[in-house]
Amino acid sequence: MQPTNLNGGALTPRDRDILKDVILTFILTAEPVSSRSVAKHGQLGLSAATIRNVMADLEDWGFLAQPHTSAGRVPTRAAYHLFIRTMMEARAIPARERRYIEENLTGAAPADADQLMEVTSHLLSELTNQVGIVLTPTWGDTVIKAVDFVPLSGRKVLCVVISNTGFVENKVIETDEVTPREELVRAANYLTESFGGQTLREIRDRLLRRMDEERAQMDRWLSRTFELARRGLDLDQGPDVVMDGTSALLNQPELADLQRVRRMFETFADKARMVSLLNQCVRGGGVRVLIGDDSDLTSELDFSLVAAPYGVGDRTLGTLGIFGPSRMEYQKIIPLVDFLGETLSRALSDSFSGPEAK
Amino acid sequence: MQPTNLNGGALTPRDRDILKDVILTFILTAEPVSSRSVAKHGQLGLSAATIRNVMADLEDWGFLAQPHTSAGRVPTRAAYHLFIRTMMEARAIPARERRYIEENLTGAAPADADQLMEVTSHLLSELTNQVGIVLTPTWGDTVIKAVDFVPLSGRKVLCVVISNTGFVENKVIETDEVTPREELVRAANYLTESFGGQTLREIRDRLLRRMDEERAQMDRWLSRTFELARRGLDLDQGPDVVMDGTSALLNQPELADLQRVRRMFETFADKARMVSLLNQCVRGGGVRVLIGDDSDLTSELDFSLVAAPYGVGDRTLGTLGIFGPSRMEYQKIIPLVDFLGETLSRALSDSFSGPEAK
DNA sequence: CCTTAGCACTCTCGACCTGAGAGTGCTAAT
DNA sequence: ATTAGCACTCTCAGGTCGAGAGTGCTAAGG
Repeated sequence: MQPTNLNGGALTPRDRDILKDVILTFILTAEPVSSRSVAKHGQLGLSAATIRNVMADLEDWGFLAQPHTSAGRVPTRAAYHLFIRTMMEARAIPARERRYIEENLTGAAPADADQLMEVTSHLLSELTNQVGIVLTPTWGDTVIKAVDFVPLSGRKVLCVVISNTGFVENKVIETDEVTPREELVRAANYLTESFGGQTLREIRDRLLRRMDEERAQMDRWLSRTFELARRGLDLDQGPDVVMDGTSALLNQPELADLQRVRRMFETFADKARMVSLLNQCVRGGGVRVLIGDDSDLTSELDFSLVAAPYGVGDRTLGTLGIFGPSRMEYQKIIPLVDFLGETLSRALSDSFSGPEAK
Repeated sequence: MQPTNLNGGALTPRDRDILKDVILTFILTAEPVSSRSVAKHGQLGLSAATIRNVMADLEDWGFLAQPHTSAGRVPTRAAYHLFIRTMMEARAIPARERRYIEENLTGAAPADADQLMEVTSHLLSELTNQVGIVLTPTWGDTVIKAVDFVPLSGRKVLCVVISNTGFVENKVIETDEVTPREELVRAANYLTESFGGQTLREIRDRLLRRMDEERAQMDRWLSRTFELARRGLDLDQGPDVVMDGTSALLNQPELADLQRVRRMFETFADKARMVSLLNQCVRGGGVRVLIGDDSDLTSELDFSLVAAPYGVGDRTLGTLGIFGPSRMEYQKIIPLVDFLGETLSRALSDSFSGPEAK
């Protein structure tokens, strides 16, 4: 009667059938599942009483739980894990949705990379009815395509950095002395030509090394250029979090409680936490689903996270995923998040970087 | 007994004192105000019964309302209007808050204009406990500082536009033929030098006119440059809406009802509506407060909007404001929104555009 | 004529109770 | 091993009740 094997190895096929039925029903109805409903609805011709016995066992083993004595039963996190790992058949994405996604991501639509991020998070939330999240690429690992400097007032200079995937970041820096426009243009051209195609981190390292080694024999112009680069390319803020569909979640029955709504929004407001959560989720390549108390964050809300990486070639750039109550249609959502990760990767490769990149 | 004058002209000084006391108390406590509490708390030595009579009059005149027969009374929108227009003394902003705002906006902090918008909306929400909103400038009226073109893959070109206030917008366009980097750089330089300092709208008009007039004698290079400009400078999407503090509102007692929370978030999700609302609010220069059913949007929620324009010189660039339950500390919030509008304007003028702009 | 004390009236809110319904656990029979 | 039957438990919606708060009205007093 103890959980001999959390893999569910000790479960008989019948146990598994019943557990699966309970999970599927609960995902659909959001209400505790009774033995009677399993008996009626299920294919195996068993009576409610028998199923009751099995369900009591499943509860002992930690796969089911009762909200109170005389309610039906509800799947635990362990049950969801087991379900996803061994019982779920991924549901194919309908052709309509495939087309819809591709039209929106690789079609003519998005005017720039930031907009692409927004469209993606919107698609995620629209197609899953959960909160869609996209983390923009971290700048450290980004390959730079071009640099530009624009003089603002006084000694202020606007520094614009463009990645090979079409992302643009900008930053105002203050130089020691007023720099004429011509010199800024020249500096930008020089930097673009000598450092284009390298990672921001690489550039920074190389820059510092050269500034160290050649300090003596560098001419005034070059050292000023390098100084501009050192200051302007110092983009190490974390990735942006693009979210969509938070209000859609309010219709889920699990958020009928105001207390939880409040906690949820506090969670969403803490971007740093969301970032670390998403990253934790895709780290290791394999893990892609975070359920309930796998982490402090999701446990108090009883939320799950399904995430996938996206990138260009075999380089991971960022992460996307959805976030919502643990009771969700994993069969549909997991393939969908996967597909969106792939499609976004394709969109970034296809339409932004390309053959003529060095 | 009829509302002789909605200006409150028919109100005796005593009526006004009582109304003001009710409003102030209600703003503080969020609970219907009883005649007794006014009698106790107010300075005028009147009994509850007398005050009851006055309050009944005020109700007839449309300044107070009762949730139910035996509850205290609550100010109506008309009352708030009257209060703001004729009874409220604006509370000075504490020196601490002034300093805090200035440090955050004009200090070293914000690295670029977009970040400035975010910091501003955060300040708005933090200091008022309402939702802070900032509309970014519309591009049509924006003075352009520089243009840049960066080749992406194939025939795709990333077009970067920089305003004289430090805003950066970018857009991917597809050219008819592959354009070498050198030509793009030359085109960008030419455009920056001949059109810098002009409004995007002006540039577009002039461009079209010249393309029309001189089509014949333009050389191939110039016409290609103009075509790039025509396509790349076509930024007429509306302003962005930057919001902060939505979750803080959940602690307000008026949002104890889930139904309203849902409606509120639906409202927030509709950016177009927020834009038109904000703009409607500051249009005409004078009006800056929108209460309750002054508009369809605020009425169903019983929310108010306090907004102010910001800009450089005498040119209005955008709008900022706060949004929250009609019961809010107008005495504090109105000056604060005003001050933030001025400070943001100053920040934009000081640190971005400047003397050396043409 | 304005003000005020007094009182009956109304309405909300929380506590408590109750019965119906749903679901379980156990036992005994198949 | 399975199942029918039954007692038991728990929730939930509805109803009742009393306390409390606040009002409107009336009649007395300045």
